[in-house]
Amino acid sequence: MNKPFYISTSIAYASSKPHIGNSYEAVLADAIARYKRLVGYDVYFQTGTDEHGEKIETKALEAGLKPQEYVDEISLEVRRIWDCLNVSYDKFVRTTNPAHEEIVQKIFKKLYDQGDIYKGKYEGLYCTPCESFWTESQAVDNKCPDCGREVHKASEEAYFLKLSNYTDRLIKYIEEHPHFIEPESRKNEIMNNFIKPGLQDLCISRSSFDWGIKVPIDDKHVIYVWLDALANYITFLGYDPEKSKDFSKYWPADLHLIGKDILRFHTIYWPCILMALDLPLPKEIFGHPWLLFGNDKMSKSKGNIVYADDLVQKFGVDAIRYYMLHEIPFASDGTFTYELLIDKVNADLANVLGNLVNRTISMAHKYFNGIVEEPGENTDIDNELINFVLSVPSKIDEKMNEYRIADAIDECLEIFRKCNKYIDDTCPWLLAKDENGIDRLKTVIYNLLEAIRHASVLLSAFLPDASKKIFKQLNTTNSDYASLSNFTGMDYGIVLNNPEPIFMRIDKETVLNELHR
RNA sequence: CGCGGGAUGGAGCAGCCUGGUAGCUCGUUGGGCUCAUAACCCAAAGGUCGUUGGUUCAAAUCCAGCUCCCGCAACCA
Repeated sequence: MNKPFYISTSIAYASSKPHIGNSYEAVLADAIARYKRLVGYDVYFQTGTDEHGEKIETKALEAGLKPQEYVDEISLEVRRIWDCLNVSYDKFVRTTNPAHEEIVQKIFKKLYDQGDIYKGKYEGLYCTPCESFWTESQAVDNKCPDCGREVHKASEEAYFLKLSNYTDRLIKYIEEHPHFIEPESRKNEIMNNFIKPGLQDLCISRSSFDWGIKVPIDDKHVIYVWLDALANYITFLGYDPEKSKDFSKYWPADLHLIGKDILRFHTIYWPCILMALDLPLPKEIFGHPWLLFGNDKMSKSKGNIVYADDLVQKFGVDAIRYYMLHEIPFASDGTFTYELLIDKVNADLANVLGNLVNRTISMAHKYFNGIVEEPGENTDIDNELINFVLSVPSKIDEKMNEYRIADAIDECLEIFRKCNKYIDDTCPWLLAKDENGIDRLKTVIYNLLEAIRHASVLLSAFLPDASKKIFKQLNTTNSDYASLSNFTGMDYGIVLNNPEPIFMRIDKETVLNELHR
């Protein structure tokens, strides 16, 4: 049996169409999932939508729909966008799934019965017209941040999760597992700001709206988002507090990939819930950075929202994936601009990668009618290339184990760069003119084809479409990871398919003008 | 004195933990090549590594102060 690997994204809040930031997370997770499958793990990749809450209730009302109808639509839309980005999730979950709702209630009940949940009072600054509670820092000068009117102190009955029961264990766990929270800067933030000063109990129910899972012991309340949403990671694996704890081969998760904004919920509340359920904690929680548009955060009011499906339509799925996976720094926010996108696609994908494949296949056709010829003896310059190519998988593995995806892709691109240089060094066109050069030419072309095959196998984790196109042109199905340990993966005698551009250069001016219209 | 992160040639980043000739990609300029998608290969120009001070034989790298930018600041997905 292959080793299991469970990766999840956070579930997207189904209040509106997901913007590029949510899509970024899905693609990031997808690259990791595909890579782990490639190297032989039994991967389970879960994503989905979070479908309860007041905001959705309101939005649905505005749209003249029932909440369920509304989230059905949005969830489908999220799924459609994930699909068009080639996100290879194994399960797409929805928190309105009745089985999930039932288990969440059971979890609530269990925690209540064992004393981890208690009924208390939620106190805050209340804005009566808006029916919203605010904290003191939010309500500047005692004014509601939404409507600007006076707020007043108020309290309402609510259920609380007793975090104080688990604080010490949580601190200990984080200290003993240095990679539990990544990147490190975020870990410091969480520890210093929240955990060490002491945790306040978490309010986990609301009575001001209805669209949610009912509190099992008190139907005036619905379960507030976090217990509901976080539980998705286990409910959909078949966890049931009333049955045996050995609910799945995939738990504990290897990686929860989430946005840095919700790190707190995943590194404090979620572990506490799990400890209360007596379940093991996930191995790692990675708070990825943001994708910014230009220098601003994307927002509807600024009118600078970019949707992933539009980009895919305009530039192609792998162009977008490449940008997301390669251009965003490991631990700090990255920026998105059309100009940078076009520059990167042209420079890396069209010029370096696409053109290399194209010129190589063209030469094979021109010199050998597309037939893969058996190579002769390798010289130093060949061995240099071959040894380099053979060294790449382990380098990529190192990077991927730290989830440094951008670096891993770059290692992959380096193969194409080296090949371009190799062509210049060996000058196949000169060999072709010399009768004595034909054997040498066979070797050179073979080495290039095989190097491209290696790169394409590795690329399949990041740019699956491009990888597929390359394999089609190479006319081989030999795409196993194991085939990367030698340099004989291209069979002799097979006929290559015709060269077709994999990435066309984008005319920057034309496209930018179109966009600005 | 709330907490954390950042400031490196025109652009985007790496290097800092474990001090010792400042690196990568793009862009610019010059050259080469012609198999290829005006692409590919080579070379060059361009940096007081935010600022001030300290430690050291030696600091982008360690320490302290300052300036500017960003994120978080508690139940807000």
